[in-house]
Amino acid sequence: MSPATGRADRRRNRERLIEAAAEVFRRDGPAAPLEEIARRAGVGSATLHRHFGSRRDLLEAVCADGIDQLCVRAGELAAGDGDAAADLWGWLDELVRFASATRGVVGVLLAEPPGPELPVCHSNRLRDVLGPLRARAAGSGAVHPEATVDDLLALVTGISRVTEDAPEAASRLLRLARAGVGSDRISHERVARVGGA
Amino acid sequence: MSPATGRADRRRNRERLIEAAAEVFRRDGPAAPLEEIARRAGVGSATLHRHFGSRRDLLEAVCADGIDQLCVRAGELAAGDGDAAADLWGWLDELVRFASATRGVVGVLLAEPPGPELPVCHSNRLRDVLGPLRARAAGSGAVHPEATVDDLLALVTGISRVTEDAPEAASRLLRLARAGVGSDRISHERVARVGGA
DNA sequence: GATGAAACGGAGAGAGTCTCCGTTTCGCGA
DNA sequence: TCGCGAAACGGAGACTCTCTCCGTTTCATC
Repeated sequence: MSPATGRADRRRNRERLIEAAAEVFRRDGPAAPLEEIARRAGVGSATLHRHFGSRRDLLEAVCADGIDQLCVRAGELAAGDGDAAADLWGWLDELVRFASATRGVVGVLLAEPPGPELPVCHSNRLRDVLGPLRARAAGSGAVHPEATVDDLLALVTGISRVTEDAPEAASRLLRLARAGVGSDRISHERVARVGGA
Repeated sequence: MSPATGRADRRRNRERLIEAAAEVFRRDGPAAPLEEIARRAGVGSATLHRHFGSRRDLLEAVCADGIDQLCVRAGELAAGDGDAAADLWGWLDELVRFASATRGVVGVLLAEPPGPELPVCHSNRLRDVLGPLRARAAGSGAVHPEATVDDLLALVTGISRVTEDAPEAASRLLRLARAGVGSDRISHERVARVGGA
């Protein structure tokens, strides 16, 4: 990451690339050709590769703002004194909707192994802010005792990946998983049927 | 699909290609180069493409045996008079373990949209055999009333995709989703911690 | 405005997918 | 067994996409 440092043309091109990438990924998904992004940004392909060493780097940059907001929100919730269960599940719902709404872009980031060479990647940041939220909710019995932070992230990741472009469906699956797919308890306030498939 | 028809050399090459593909996909994952598969099968790349029009076709062929067995098994369970809940969840566990054990090969098949041009693809076959299993289990309250067949398949697909090569972890996530990640009921017989991460 | 460093961009190498078309192999009937 | 037409094959190459090299341009500073 090199947000606001270096020469003016470098900063400008970086912004243009991220903007173009957001549009193209939104239209064609996370596997869209990088050349197309460079063209739309009005720069050469070498410049794109100089700024973003891999497709993943570019995907992370495109998602950065959304992830930042989610992390800030998690921090606020964890520091507040609201309903711990509502805080946790509300935040997970925001996360799963965000991930689903980006045509799989966030799903790619969450699903691909971060690897030791990416110490500050988004997966790890989300993992860090989710910890306190889960811990608070666990105290009030709103989380299965066996469900770790990694379990929660894995479920959210899986749900995001099968509901690309359908945030309502993602939200619904999350509520089902929360209530228990094998449960016979009808809890309509938790799992109301929604529009998406 | 063209299983046992046509000329002898065609059948032989088809078998060799599926065998080679199984090895290569297992070693390098579902994105492995197709040329490598053709080389290992001892045929030209044109022959590979003549037999399998797309990567997906080849993936489906590689998985066909496993899926066949799962479908047969589902049919037996649905026709039997065993414990409906155990039948459903045991079968889903088999499915999720199978999908996870194939280095994401089955996950790709399940996750990519089948599309109307693939009427008899594996996703649809699994969907068909899962229906009766779910219906039977629903009668005994072993399925959340709001959880449709598509919900179950979506969860299984998502779980498979985030646990490639880790069947134990996949199995564990399925049990968590079954019991309810947001549940505070400790049900160790359902969700026992297992080795995989 | 001169200068050195930083950044740029086009051309092309490399990898992979898929197709064209001349050649080989198969199966069948004589 | 042989001959023949259809079916299948395989290598060469076109096409696409990623990524790098290196000569050129732009920026910031003096």
